[in-house]
Amino acid sequence: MIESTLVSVDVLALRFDPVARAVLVGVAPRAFEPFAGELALPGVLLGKGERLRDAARRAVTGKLGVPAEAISASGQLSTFDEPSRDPRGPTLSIALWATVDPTRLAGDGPVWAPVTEVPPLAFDHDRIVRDCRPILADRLWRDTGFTAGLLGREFTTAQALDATESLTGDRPYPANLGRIMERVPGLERTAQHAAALPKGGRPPSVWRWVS
Amino acid sequence: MIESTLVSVDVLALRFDPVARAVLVGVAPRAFEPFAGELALPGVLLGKGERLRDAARRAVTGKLGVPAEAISASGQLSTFDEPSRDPRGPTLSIALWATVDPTRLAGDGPVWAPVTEVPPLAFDHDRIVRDCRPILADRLWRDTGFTAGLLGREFTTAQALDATESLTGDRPYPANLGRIMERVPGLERTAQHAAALPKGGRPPSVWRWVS
DNA sequence: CGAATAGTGTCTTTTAGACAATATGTT
DNA sequence: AACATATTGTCTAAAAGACACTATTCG
Repeated sequence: MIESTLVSVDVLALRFDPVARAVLVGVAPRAFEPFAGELALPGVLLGKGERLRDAARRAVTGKLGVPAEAISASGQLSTFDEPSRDPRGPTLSIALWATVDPTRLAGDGPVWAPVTEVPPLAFDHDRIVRDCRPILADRLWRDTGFTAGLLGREFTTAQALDATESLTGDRPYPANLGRIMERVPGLERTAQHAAALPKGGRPPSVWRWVS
Repeated sequence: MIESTLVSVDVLALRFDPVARAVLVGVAPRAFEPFAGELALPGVLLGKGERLRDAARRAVTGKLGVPAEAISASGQLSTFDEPSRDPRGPTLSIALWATVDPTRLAGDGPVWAPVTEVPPLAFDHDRIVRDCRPILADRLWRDTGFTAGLLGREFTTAQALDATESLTGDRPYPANLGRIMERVPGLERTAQHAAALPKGGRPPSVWRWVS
């Protein structure tokens, strides 16, 4: 009988912050060795018979202190199988994304770092973030579950531009992103406008998910 | 301490057959319970510290009887985590693709079924094939490792058309596929022509990977 | 008004899609 | 010649990319 590999589920908990105008990823200092005190993605060992999304939820609530109701969606990314990625021994890491609704966050939360400038992390988590960002960029505007989870039920054109820039690395032209959004099923441009920024400027229009 | 889930690696071993003019997937009858005698994708339990590609190779050589030298490339597809997918208990299945070079096959091989009409398989393997086909279709002409592995060092326009039709479900116009292939890095159209079919017709031109 | 931000109209380029017409083999 | 297959040229439509110009709000 072959001895089985341990499986951990590591999560990119993502949240769009309208103030920072960026997509943030939740990280937390590790409580135990190895890498105690160092920042890491939230991760748990997959329990026997546990679904990946349930493990992801457990990681986000347990390791980041994010309430379960704040998790709006989740999905698979990729699997990392380098045998030396964990000094305790070979462990498979299945990476998932989870989107977090910032309006439902509790008091003391995790560290939220812009996905573009994540601090050095424990294990191979830097590599996981680096490898997964293009996958996330590809999902935006094409996977409605992910997009709606990240941006919420209502958002402005300006926020859409910021989120896209965070994930893809460059800022689309507003007219072009508008055309892309018009084609997203279930998304529609409303007649409303959001409040203008304190510095002034034309107030952005609001998009909303229907159904 | 949490009891860990077992991890199996199940492989879509793919091969392009110029005679059948289709992409074939290798399946073999199971030797043991459960589902003894029924056809299934080749799969093995992932050993501790084993890399996914190594497990995939082990599955293809061990379960399909394909020699290791015949495996030209491999890669990840997706993970299936339904707890009831294996009657023996919860098992995670990580699906990988592997391409097989038909010129290096040994004598008694597995059952090769067109990917478009796979017979009923054991476990949730029907679902794995069904869910992974669009992922494979998306990789063709965009992942050169996969494409070159599937079609070999040299192939004709007609074969390219057939392989694309097998994976995507509809046949591209030759002129349009030609333009796509012109843009694939490392692929170039040669001045050569293959032999014509017994039934006649203009002989197709040959494409080759450079470098 | 001027600075700051958002939105619109339009032009260009690229890519995808569709066919008709032509070329080159076998029987 | 009749048939079968492959290739090319070209036309159209859709998508992506890039800007200049206009609109709205705050100080």
